[in-house]
Amino acid sequence: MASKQVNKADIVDVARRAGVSISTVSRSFNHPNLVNLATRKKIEKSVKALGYIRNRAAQAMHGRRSGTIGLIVPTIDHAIFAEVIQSFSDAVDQAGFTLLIASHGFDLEREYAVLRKFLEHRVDGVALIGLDHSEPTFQLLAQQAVPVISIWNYEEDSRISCVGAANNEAGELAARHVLDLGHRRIALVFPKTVGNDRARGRLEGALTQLRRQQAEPPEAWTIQAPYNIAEAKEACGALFDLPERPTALLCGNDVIAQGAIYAAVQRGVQVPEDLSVLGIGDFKGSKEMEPPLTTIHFPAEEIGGLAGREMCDLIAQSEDLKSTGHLVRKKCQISLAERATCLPVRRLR
Amino acid sequence: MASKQVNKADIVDVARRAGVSISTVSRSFNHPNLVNLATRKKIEKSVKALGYIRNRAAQAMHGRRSGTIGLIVPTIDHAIFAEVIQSFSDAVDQAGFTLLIASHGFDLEREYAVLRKFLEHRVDGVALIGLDHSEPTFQLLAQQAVPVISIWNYEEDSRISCVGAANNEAGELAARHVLDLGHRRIALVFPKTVGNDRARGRLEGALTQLRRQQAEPPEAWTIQAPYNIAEAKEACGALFDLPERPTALLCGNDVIAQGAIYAAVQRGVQVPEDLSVLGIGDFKGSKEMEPPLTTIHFPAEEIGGLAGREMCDLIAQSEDLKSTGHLVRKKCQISLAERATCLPVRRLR
DNA sequence: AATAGTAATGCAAACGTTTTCATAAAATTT
DNA sequence: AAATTTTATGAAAACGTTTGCATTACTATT
Repeated sequence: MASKQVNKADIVDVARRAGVSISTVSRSFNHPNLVNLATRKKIEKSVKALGYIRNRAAQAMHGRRSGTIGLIVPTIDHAIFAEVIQSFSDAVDQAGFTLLIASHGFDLEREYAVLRKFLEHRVDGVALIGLDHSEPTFQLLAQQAVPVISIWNYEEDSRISCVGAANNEAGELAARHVLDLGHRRIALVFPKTVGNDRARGRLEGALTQLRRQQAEPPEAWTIQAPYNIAEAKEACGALFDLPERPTALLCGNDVIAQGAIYAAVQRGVQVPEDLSVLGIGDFKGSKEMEPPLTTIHFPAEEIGGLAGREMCDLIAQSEDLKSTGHLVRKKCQISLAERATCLPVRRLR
Repeated sequence: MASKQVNKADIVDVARRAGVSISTVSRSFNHPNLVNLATRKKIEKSVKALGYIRNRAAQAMHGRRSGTIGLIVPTIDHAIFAEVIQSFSDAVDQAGFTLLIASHGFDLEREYAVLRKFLEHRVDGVALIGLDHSEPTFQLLAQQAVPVISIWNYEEDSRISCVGAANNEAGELAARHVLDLGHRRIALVFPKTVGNDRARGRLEGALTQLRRQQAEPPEAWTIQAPYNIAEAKEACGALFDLPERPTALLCGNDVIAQGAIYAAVQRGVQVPEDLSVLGIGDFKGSKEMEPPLTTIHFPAEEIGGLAGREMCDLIAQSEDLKSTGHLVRKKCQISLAERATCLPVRRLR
């Protein structure tokens, strides 16, 4: 097979083959109504024959949009981000955008580097997770005046537009629930909070609520667990091996809760009879766990979708008028998903 | 704040401010050794002052690489793909590439559309999941002569380069294991196989092995479950409610296995005492389940990383010489991860 | 001191489009 | 039938880079 015919098809080639000028070809793509139907057909035929594929890079050079949106996440490989990425992706896809994705592994300097890289590619907009970012990141964003949106967190005084939920409310809601069930001996298992405003907000919300009702846990009952089942299981195991056991466990997210439950099962601690466990996040699968996990529901899909659409709007605006650049903020509602891992304290064995 | 100074910084601006020609500026980026250190410093200063960011779109127009790689997956939001995406992303990031991601929701026509879109963006390479693709997809790939790699599956006669494991071997291995344990009454729960060569390979492998040892399951024991815990749980529940129960359950992947176990727990069926359950995939968390899931380990991270590096190599090659376009195939080893959900049949209650 | 070589820089063409402006042809109005 | 408007097309400039070639200014060699 002498397929030495490299893919050279050019708008010029298309034009030549169709016997028209390149202007006409270009127009027939971008403003079809301005070109005669017959001509359009000829061009189309030529395109097909040559296997021509338009070059967005060349288009982008005309101040036209690149048609890309950059999404920067801490990591792709977590249930919760995966869900939000998926719905964000679907939303921007629908509007014809192509998604650039990169992860920074919870390292805000890498986040900055990725942002720069995206800017080199002239993304039309940038989406970030959370509201914790480095100062250079904020400055670069402002200086380049690129439409930007933060996903997942809501804060009324955020520096950039945001679509998400209020994590402190989630923490509060969680604490309130176990308190309402009569628990007083409550332990907290949360991820590291540095550079992670999601975790921080939740933890602060929970502590605030607990203090308010004089149920602040002792030092030994406030532990830190990484964001993966294995280590969470281990960390919680250590907690259970302490001489005194709490009656309720507030977990920073559902994977920690999952780990906690496994650790409990392993030690013959019955959930919820011996111990109430409450997660935050309502990850895919939490509902199907056995027993189904009581948790704070975060509408991940809704947030991702909303953010995606909002991102597209922002881009459209920024193009129309050099808009005043006001921020948009959307708060998504969280809610308690009562399932089977929490019990009122008086019904404990 | 009269920040009306839009980001206009251009290579021309940089050059002017540094008092050199644009050629020199360009060279100082691309071939630093060709320009005087002092000049380079001046340029650097000018770049900083102006907040200049290079325009890859313009670069890409010179036949230079766009610096992007397109990854097309069925869905982002699945444990297994998320893991492979993450490691692939890390690998290509490291080589300086930017990743374009899109999902097609298991629809091969959308896959084709996404591929076209990526090609418009002049990606330097394309990665796909699996080896099942539409004919137009294969043709477009060939015609455009774009470096391409398939992730996840290995087949010795694949049409395109591939890095992955042999799914039929996984199915065989799984079947062999339960047979070795003495089981004969074996049920199969697999995802739909159309357009999903992963599932198909596994199922075929398992069936082949079962037939070989005269243990082919009856019709009623070969059921189909979607790729999510909730529905898998339901599907397996139905299976357990049949008058006769198998002694072992071969699941097409770990989430189905998870669902199966939940369904069992729900019905008081003990795993592994009453029923052995075997997964395929070894997803994150499978090891930490309670009881830990016996499964066939797929080295997702290794596959993703290897594929990423291979993709970069392929791109480098395609640039050097108009290489003969021979395919590369890498087979990653799968293995049995014996944990706690399978028991020899004679030790059943 | 003349020559050859090397290092540093600039000029201008090229990359593949879009778009403004100009023009020709056709359709409509008078 | 002339004047006007509309429709369809093309020529050429522009977008922001890279790079081959040409030029100049040094440095080393004879």
